[in-house]
Amino acid sequence: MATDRRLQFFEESLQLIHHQGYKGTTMRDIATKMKCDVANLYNFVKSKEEILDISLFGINEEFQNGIDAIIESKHTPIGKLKLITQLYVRLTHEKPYEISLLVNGWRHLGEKKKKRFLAERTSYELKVKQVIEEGIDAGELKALDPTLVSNMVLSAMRWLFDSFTDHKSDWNPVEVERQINEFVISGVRA
Amino acid sequence: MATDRRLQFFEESLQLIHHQGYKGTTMRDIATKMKCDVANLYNFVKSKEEILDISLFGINEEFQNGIDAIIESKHTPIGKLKLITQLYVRLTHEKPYEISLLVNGWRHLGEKKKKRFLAERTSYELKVKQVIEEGIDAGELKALDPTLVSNMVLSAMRWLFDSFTDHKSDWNPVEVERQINEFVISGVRA
DNA sequence: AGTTTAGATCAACAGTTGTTGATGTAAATA
DNA sequence: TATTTACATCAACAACTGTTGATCTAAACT
Repeated sequence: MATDRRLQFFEESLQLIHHQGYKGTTMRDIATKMKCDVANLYNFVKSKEEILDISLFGINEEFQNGIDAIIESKHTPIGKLKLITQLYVRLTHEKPYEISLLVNGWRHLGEKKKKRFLAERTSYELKVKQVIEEGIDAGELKALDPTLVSNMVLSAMRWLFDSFTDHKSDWNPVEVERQINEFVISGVRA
Repeated sequence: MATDRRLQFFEESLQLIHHQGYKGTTMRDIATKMKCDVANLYNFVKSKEEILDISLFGINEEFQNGIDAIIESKHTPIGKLKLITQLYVRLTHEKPYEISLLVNGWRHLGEKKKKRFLAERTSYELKVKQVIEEGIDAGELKALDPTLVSNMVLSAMRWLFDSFTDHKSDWNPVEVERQINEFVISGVRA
């Protein structure tokens, strides 16, 4: 199932979708990049929507699992926030085009799957929020609105995927992570 | 030129584009919301692309002018950063759908206008970066990578427009600005 | 040797897209 | 009163969209 050609199909698709948007990318665009006929693409996927579904829920699960492992660990709230940043930077560096879907592409899911995705996203935003509330209660963190802080922590990194696509930057992900953490942590620490 | 009906046309268009994307929004979708025929829309605008052009370069200029006024002012680097946050929060609160274009919609500009937009965007990212460099030289700010910091400062607010669309939140923009500044400033202060 | 599998091609479909031209109307303007 | 203005309708276009079914090939399994 995971043949070379099939992998290439997903790679090319995600790159095109990142640059032109989901609706702006046609099956014919993808076929051109693959140097084959349009009809051939339906050997890899049963519909265009499936490209989005598979890629989006794939990266989403990976992120969810990472977050869950961190939440259940025995670190301090600040330690957990650092690990969340680390997870995000790593995933963004490894799979920038998938992260692009997580940030923008989900809007083009079908109505039913969009609901499911948003429910899952809300659920891990809630988990991050709870880490922050713990931190505030313990006096480790500033007493700011937890929803607002969790949004800022997560979105302070949203620009990152745009730097890693098309090898636009040669930043070392470990160094990026260190600097982001220095910014975020002193932003939230009491 | 700026009649009631024309204003309504832009409002409905931008709301649809925010939710469905530019390519995902058809002239027929807009006509349905306006309760009129498709052809009628071409009384307000000479092509679909023009909806994007006018709205995007409009809000872009507004933002640019605000930034320029701040840069030329006589505040300290930290004072300037605070004003930039304030400007961003105010604009996002007043015109969330236009800001949505600034964050996502620009990708669907024609090739030529996209280049122009990106050039202008790079130019004010550079200005913010220079404020940060000043701050580092003066010992006011942490010695982090200025590009990285300017990205984080700007994108720590990018989630905001999604809270202000469709009256999804009833946050007081002044309070939001205060909290964001508290986060950002202690994140960058030396 | 026979059969499954991954990949490719061609022509064609039904629906949707942005856009146009010709035309109409009621109110504001001159 | 005459005319411009803002807004509206209808039918139709050419191009483009995702998707299908029938068919082929060469390599890999059993």
